[in-house]
Amino acid sequence: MVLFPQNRGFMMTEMPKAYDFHGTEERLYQWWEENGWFKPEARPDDAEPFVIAIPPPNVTGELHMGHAMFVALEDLMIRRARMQGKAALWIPGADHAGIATQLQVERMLRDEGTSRLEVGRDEFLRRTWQWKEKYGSHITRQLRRLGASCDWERERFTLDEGLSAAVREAFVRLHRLGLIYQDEYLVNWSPGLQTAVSDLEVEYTQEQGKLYFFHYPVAGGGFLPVATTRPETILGDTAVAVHPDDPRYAEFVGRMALVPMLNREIPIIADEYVDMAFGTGALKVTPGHDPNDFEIGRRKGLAVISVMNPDATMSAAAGPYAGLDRFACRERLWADMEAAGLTIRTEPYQLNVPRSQRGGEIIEPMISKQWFVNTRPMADMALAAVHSGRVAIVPDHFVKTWDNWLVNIRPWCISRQLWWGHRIPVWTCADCGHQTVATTDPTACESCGGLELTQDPDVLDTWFSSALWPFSTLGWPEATPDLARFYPTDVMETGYDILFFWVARMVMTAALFTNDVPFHTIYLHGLVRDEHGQKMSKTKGNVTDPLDVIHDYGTDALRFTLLTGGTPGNDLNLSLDRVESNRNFANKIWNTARFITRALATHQPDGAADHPVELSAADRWILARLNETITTTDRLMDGYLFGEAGRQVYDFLWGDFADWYVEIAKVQLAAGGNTARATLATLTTTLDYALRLLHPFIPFVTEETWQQLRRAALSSPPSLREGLGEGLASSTWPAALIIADWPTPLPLGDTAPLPLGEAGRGSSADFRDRPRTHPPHPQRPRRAGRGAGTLHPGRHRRRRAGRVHRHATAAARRPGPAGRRAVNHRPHRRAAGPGADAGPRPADLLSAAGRHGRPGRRARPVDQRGGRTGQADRAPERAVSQSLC
RNA sequence: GGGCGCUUAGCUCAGUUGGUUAGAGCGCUUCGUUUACACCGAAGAAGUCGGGGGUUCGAGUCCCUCAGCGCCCA
Repeated sequence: MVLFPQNRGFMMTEMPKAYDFHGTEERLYQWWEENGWFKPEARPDDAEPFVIAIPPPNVTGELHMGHAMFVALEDLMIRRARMQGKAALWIPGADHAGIATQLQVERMLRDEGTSRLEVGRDEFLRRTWQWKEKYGSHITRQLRRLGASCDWERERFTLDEGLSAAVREAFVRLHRLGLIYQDEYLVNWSPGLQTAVSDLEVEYTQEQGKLYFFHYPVAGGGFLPVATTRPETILGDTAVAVHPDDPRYAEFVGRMALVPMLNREIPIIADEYVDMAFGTGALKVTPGHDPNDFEIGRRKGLAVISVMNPDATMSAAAGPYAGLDRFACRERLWADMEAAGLTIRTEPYQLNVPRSQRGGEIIEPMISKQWFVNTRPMADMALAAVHSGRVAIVPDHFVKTWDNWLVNIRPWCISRQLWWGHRIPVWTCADCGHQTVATTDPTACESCGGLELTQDPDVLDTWFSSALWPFSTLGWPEATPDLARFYPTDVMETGYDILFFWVARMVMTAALFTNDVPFHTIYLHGLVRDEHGQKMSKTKGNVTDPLDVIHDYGTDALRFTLLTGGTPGNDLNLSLDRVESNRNFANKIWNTARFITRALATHQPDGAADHPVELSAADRWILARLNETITTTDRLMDGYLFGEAGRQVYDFLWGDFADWYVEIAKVQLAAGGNTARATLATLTTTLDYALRLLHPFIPFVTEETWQQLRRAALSSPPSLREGLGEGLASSTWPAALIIADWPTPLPLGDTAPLPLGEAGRGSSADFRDRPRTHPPHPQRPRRAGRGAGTLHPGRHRRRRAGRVHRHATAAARRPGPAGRRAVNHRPHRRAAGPGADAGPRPADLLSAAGRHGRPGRRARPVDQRGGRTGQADRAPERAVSQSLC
């Protein structure tokens, strides 16, 4: 085991005044990793596993806020599980990102004055691997910077040998099941990339265009008025359709029309799809270039003519227009039709233009032969997985989205005309044409034994390999020990934007291949936007680089902001002000520890170790609040309400502990003896536990601070240490917070062993089992009617009282009947302070400690609060009844 | 066309089985620092919880409806 690095001279003497995250974060990360704490093997072999497979970032990727968000959330879950004693495994890895990576390398080749086609497939792949080796670790280094406690020895890449084997196995099995087939189909074609892309990879934008009205010549004379947004596709028309109920055109049905400029004869048909109110009510049908027309074509058995080449220039089928760009063709054809007297008019029209998600070029619906997966059977299994409750979606309103998509799912086009990816394991025999589909490269045709085999040139959609991620990373299809122990995984945490791309497909493939669900919970986070809700984009220039934020404010500050700044499933507007205030929170934690470690080092309590120690009202109050915070936080986290959980601990640590208890502790420490002993124990325990609660949120500052606290506690005088060790404080101090136990409430009840010896018995029972319906405390004036004669209209009073509500709300969420009863009796965070639950008012506590009225900065707040508790210092006539009850 | 989400203080957002007089951070006003922290503390101003209707002893929270903004699918 590596010792905690002693690279700072001040360490044993004093903590610096401000927390300095620079350097600390990297040092701690390295220390954790070197000790093997990121591995599930850090826990016993029989420990319950907790597993998350990372959403694999693109290997070409640059870190963005989406990564920071998923790391914050997943690391939080992993770290908490680890502290709960589970064998926490977070499997890291990256995705080969077919299109994105290929584009990068193509660009590089272009800069070198060559091209993909020029260097050839093998050389291109060699260069791409080279590129991957050089830049591929970039993104994972950045994930480390975010504090991700992944088991890096289990890192995976979608093109690795093992995962490639998984991909082939999956393909072959799907093929055997008859779920993979090849078809001539209208696909989304990317002319620039020269590949098909899936439906999901197309985005639609509203753009200004024109609606063209023209006369469609009818054989034997006459015209049918038709409107279109894409005149160039006229050349590929194979029918003109009208609605069967449309009296205007009834006479034309069954006759033939003549394609303008080509004079090809096509039928005039009737189809319900036609919208009589749109345009002229007559529709040109181009099955080769329009999805709806394609459907009509299938129904009516129409010919399919493709008038474009793969690069979106016009093909030979376009006759005289062959070779023209599609948009140039549009102009030329329209001009020619105008000259021929076929045009009627054009009018402005808003188009819904399909554009590539990657690169933004206009996608062309084109006929081509592609591989498809029939997803229907798997989709039904995925629907069942959620509806049976085997997979839960958080937040649950996404179940509707899930259903909507899976019920209406379409065949998945999985072939891509790229080189970077898993090549489709299909070999065609030159002799008999049989397709051999195999997991290992065949040497001969399985049908005729022919030796001349050609592998399909295409590769698989990157999402095909990602869909297997939760089990392929654990070794599937091999029956590895990891697969046996860690599969199914527990939680899939990712952005809702890839629910269909990825999450649904994982559930589908898992059902089919592993006969199981890949995870029991899907947690979806929202998008990170800029502080005014704008989507971050390079073109807008409003991108906040996580690394810049980390440099300025620290990883903890960024993580805490992402975790507490929003709610599950909702987009989060990232404000740097908020990051800054969370940086300040880290500093507050640091300084609280600074105070405590100094107190531990300087106070030499004279009480003997075996002398009974009595907890003061303030001690008991903060410990009761600590217990409450532990319980609430735990429950919220179990319910995936991480933001609210983080805010609760933040409020406790800053608002209750630092602002209130620490001030009182100063007085109690000054009293010396056993009072000081109890105070030191309370201070140490409370901070210890709060740091444990906060570690999953802000791992670095908590570990660094906890090490300081640990060191101070272990080197404190024996008389003190005994109290710390056997009483309230952690009975043991493990080497690091990252592997410390997750806190459970302290036994403060009268049946449990009392903290710090015997003396507290009895009194501490007040804290856990105190009747929640007790009458108003006599010393706390009940809130009286407002108004009457007050000089202070009382806005602040309501504010203060409002804080009670906060706690009340939290308390009310507790299960069981006590929760509801507790509502009216929560300790009041600031206005009430310790007095609310522990009896005496803060002023009394101070008074008891012999410091009442002492001038000075520290006495004041408490003193004022004591006064404020009875507002009455200003309005004596109402001093009797303000109460929290 | 179908579905989903959002609308709470000047700004960014919490508020989960309905429950005292709705909160936080930032910003703003006033005051304060030898004794953990100015990356601090105290006090304060600031909200008809998008509009309307309903259920209820009680609604920011549940139901209906309207409006605006955003997203997904077609």
